[in-house]
Amino acid sequence: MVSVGSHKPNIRQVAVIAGVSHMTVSRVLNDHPNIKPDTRRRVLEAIEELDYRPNLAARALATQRSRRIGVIVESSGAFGPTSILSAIELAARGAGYSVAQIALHEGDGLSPQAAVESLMMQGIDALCVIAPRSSSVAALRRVVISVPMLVVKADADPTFLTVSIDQHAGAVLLVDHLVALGHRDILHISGPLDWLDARARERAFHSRTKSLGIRERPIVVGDWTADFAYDFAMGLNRLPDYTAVFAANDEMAVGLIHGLHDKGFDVPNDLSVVGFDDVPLARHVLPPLTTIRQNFHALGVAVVEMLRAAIEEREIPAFTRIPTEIVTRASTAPPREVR
Amino acid sequence: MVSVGSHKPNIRQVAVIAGVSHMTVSRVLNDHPNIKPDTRRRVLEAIEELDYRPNLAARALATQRSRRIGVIVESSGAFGPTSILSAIELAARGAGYSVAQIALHEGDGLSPQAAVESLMMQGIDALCVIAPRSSSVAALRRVVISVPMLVVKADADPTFLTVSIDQHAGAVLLVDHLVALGHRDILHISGPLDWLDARARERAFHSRTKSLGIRERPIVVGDWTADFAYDFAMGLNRLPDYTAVFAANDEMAVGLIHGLHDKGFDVPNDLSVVGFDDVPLARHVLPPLTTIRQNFHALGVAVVEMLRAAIEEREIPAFTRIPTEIVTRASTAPPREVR
DNA sequence: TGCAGTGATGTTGCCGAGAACAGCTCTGTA
DNA sequence: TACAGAGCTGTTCTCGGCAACATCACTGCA
Repeated sequence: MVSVGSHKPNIRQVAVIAGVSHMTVSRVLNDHPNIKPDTRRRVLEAIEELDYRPNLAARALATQRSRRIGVIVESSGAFGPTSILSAIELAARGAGYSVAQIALHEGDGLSPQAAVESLMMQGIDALCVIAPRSSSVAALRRVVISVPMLVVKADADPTFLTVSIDQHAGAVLLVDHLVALGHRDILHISGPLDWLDARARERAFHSRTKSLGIRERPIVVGDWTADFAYDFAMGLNRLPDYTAVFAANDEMAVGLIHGLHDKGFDVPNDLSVVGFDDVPLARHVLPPLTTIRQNFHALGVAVVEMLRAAIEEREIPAFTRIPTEIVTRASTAPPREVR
Repeated sequence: MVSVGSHKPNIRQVAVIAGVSHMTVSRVLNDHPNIKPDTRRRVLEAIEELDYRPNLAARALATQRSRRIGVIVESSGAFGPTSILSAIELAARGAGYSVAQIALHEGDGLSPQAAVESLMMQGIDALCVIAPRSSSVAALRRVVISVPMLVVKADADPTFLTVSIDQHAGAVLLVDHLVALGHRDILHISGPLDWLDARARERAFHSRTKSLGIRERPIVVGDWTADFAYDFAMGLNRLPDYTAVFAANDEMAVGLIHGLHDKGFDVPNDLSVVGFDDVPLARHVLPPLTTIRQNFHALGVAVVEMLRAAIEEREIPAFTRIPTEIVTRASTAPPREVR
């Protein structure tokens, strides 16, 4: 029997090699002051020699802190939530936290509450929910948990810490862009209205068009998918009265352009189209899409910063708004009558 | 002082309420046999009453099992890796496992080894690496860990458990489709050749065109981005000799179509184009893209099934191949001379 | 009647860390 | 010379579970 234990070394074995108590090793690991440099060196050498790594489960048990953040993300297939999740993970790692993630897929029967519970059992220090739907926000409101909770959603909320991408400003940028080109009659194809982002974009569209004195026209309620917008376009039998379409996301914008094309209409000459998201392909579809770019990186940083502050019980504002910018491309042009 | 402890109940408090020892509670929690139905009921009632949830960190410490799978994913922005990760997470949850994820972003200085170590410290039962590059696979070969390790990559590998999407079959389907349409001169725009998927698709392209007796033509090595393919197309000053292009992913296919369009060439009338991935927008870009659909769901299930078997030390094949299918759309048509 | 077998439950100790407190060794000062 | 206080390190206990073994009450059978 070879004496080099094949199993993972623990803090006491390190202590034996270094000729100190395990608490001294623990102090070195946690950067406590008042450790003699020579002792520290011996401990570090022993750690090196054994290739020791602390057991985080044991540490979590002892400290009641896991340095782990739970993230719940809905419709993880979509571009927005995925990008947000990835940005949070990166920012969390930068702050020394890891991420435990649960994706709520449609119809897999996992309720937001169950997801919260499952994460809490894993011992998270804080919870972040990427909650695009009002129904899930309502469900969250009833959840009581013992760690800080932050929600990424379209608007501020007194119940939670909140980080929002500025949907309103983005929608206003798009409307202003179209109006500047000369459009006076714009159709809005929204996302499903129980999605907060859809609702925010729709409200911003209404209030901006109204304040600019533009014709009030009923919106079309879509479902975010390109298929929906394609089918809608295929239902048009002649060029409509409106001269521009504001689709609530890029996917619908692309589907719409596809359908218009199949119906023999040209974008942007017959109709201008804008989207929202700036998905990677938005720049290269035909015609390239005017859209809104969201700063996911800034969002991830803000989420982690706010959660850290909450964990450490520092005072911070409970709300952060992330700016957006418009990206102007060939899918928008002045309407015919102006040219 | 109210006696209802504001802090989380533990197994001993449950035991007191139920009037049993804490081990009986543990047995109920873990579905041991030989518990009297009446006792079980009392324990469950006490759990309910206290709203007790087991502490998974403590359980992991005691059992040396975390029911957590580590996943390392490279270039998490890309469609493929993201879809794979999401599929694995879903399948893992179905099997009662959670997922600890680390994304390797380009240039964030985290090596695959460091990622492995970081996950091991978190106490994972098994490791899955979504490793698209040969360099990372080479790095992994030198990693020694004490848990089962599975790599999702383009081909089988004696070193690891492996799950592969059948890149070869997919590429063959595309070549055969083009040849069936009458194309005899096809350009391949590959991904970066240190990516295993790119390499596999390129090799399949070569071997299939060769065995069909089609003109050998040097490939163009791309970088997966639509921008690259766009620029490539913009460099064409006249219609090339080849009549079809096999782009190694959808993004490059779309960028290429964009560039060809800007140069005044028409797809598919001047040139047929195929991609690989079937991204959500592939169906709605103009023209809709002929491409390869990969079964990510099946992949996720296979990954989790193989890892479970390895964790439980059951015998299983060390390699699973996931099939692909071709989706034929309007970006491909017979070449001019055939019509 | 005695006893082995088994079903149901309890007792003790350990997993690998950190907290709290105790204790030792200096140093400087009265 | 005594002693306070700071710096450094050790001892013991705890976190919340589970494994291993111990115990006890039945049951069935020789």
